Amino acid sequence: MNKYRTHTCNELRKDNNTEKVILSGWVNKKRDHGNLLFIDLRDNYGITQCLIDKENSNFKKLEKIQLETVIKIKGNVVQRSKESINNEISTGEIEVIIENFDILGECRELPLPVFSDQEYSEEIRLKYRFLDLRRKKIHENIILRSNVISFIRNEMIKYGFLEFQTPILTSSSPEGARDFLVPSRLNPGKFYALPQAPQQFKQLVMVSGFDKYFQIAPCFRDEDARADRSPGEFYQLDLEMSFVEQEDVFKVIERLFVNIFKKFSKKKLLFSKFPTISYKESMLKYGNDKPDLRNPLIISDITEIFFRDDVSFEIFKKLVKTGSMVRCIVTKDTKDKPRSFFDNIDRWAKEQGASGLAYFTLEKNDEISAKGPVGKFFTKEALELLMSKTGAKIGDSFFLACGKKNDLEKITSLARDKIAKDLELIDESTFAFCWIVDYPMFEKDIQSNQIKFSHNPFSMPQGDVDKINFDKPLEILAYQYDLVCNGVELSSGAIRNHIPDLMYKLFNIAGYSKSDVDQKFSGMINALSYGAPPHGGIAPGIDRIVMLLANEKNIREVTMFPMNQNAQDLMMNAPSNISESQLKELNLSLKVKK
RNA sequence: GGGGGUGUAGCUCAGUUGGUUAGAGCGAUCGCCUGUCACGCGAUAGGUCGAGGGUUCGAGUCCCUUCACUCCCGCCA
Repeated sequence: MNKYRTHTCNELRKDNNTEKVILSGWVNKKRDHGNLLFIDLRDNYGITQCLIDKENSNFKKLEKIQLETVIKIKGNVVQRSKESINNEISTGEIEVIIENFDILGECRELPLPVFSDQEYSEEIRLKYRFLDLRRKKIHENIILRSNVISFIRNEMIKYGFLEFQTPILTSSSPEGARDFLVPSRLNPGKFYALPQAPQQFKQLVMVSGFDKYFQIAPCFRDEDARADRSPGEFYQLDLEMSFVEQEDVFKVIERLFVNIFKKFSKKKLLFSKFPTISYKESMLKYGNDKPDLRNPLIISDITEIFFRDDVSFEIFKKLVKTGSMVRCIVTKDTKDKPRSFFDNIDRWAKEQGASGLAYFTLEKNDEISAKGPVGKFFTKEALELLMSKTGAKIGDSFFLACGKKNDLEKITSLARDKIAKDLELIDESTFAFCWIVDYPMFEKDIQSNQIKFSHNPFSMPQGDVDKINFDKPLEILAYQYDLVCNGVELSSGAIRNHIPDLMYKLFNIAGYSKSDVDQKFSGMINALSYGAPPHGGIAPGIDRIVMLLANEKNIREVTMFPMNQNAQDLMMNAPSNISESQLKELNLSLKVKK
């Protein structure tokens, strides 16, 4: 026992009746009845109702105390009468009658109320983050985050992984996102980069013979923010294993994630063995590589229908002849939906920059026909073919989009979400995990028309290494995988390429010469030529895991001290100007654009 | 770099077609109230309507410029 408290604000029960206690905490709420004053005292653990009446000489002083002042009270625990028990709080069966009190920390007038369910502007919340963090919801989110991280750490150690730290000041690498740079005082004109991920280090750890590594690793990428992407820094569970195949990594992650999500969420897991979907299949059926499998809608390619003579939908037919494709989404049993339902979706698609979504509904009077603005363009035979291709039945509706592959994927992907939302098809009480596999090693940059790595340049290409056809680089698949949950990309990983010769060949395709590779990736390429084990790994994003568990849409709700969208810390005033002497020491001069 | 949204009291917001002195709830200050748990009641203070310019007899409201925050696109191996 110390001088501040005998109990926390969430400890006292009716068994403590008549005990003398000391409590310390924040004044959460006052209810002043003039001759009787209730004070809800709050700490990290909970709330205890304290009261004082005018007979006590401290009454006047306590009556005037500001909310959020930190006080210490000395008093007696009493059991509440039956009528005055508060079932909302776990100390609700008792209250503490205050004998005397001390102010431990004064509080000025608050810029934002702490005890309130109202929402506040991000600006004020971030500036006064220490007040914001006292509020129930976000306080619990941050505690959840802490619990999730220590659970992960324990699990990983249980699975035989070793935790290591890797450097924060490292070298800039040409691939990937923009780097955060740090000037070197001892090496004038040279810069460190903050790691975008400990990618090369973790591979070096494997080459060093440590077998299984993990780290809760900070990662730094100087890219623009999104709701689910902090500017600057985020955390990954970085892990790597030697002598493994893709399936071995999956096993570790599935075990870990099933355990995490069962422990920290009441929602059901749709799969405990996560389904694997190839990149190609995912792009067709879902229009993206992070499908929300809670959504039952599937996209089908029906381009070939538009080559038939008995289909007279001329706008689409003309586009198809010039290389466009047609894809559709079928909704089950929507024949009775009002016209406005369909028109809303069509209008919405136009707002997304598409040319709209054509639609019709299958019906059958004497024979099968299509009802809707474009229904008349399809004969009975064409409709029957569509039904067999898509599994559609009488009463179902078709939404059709036509366009070039990329645009088509984009709009059908968005439409799949939009239609499912409108029809309330998504079960919010489940988590649906899946693996996306078989990523292409390379892709063509649309603007420059050059071949570049589509994912991670250190990934191992699939197939027999001797038989890889380097003349058709776009056909090379990689042992590269993403973990996806409810449409959120949680993680990327790969079996790594540990063969230097193969590395040179692949980098050559992406436009890097041997000497480029030797220079830019010197540490790693060098290490790989001194006996490197086959290895692979993955790096799930901690922030996004906690977002899913806390049911939050914004990453700042699970981040203690986040920056705003312009990468500024409004509480600490970062970034800030530095002195002339600091610049001089670093051999830097500034040319700020006006 | 581009597009959308927002900006009115310390906080959350309302403010009609452009029309007299810009409102409410919470908070603050003062007063009343002994069983509340979002306690209740009464009063008072608090405003460069984000900033600048314009149209108009008259602008919180319309137009232009600009700033801040936010969401999205680009970007994120």
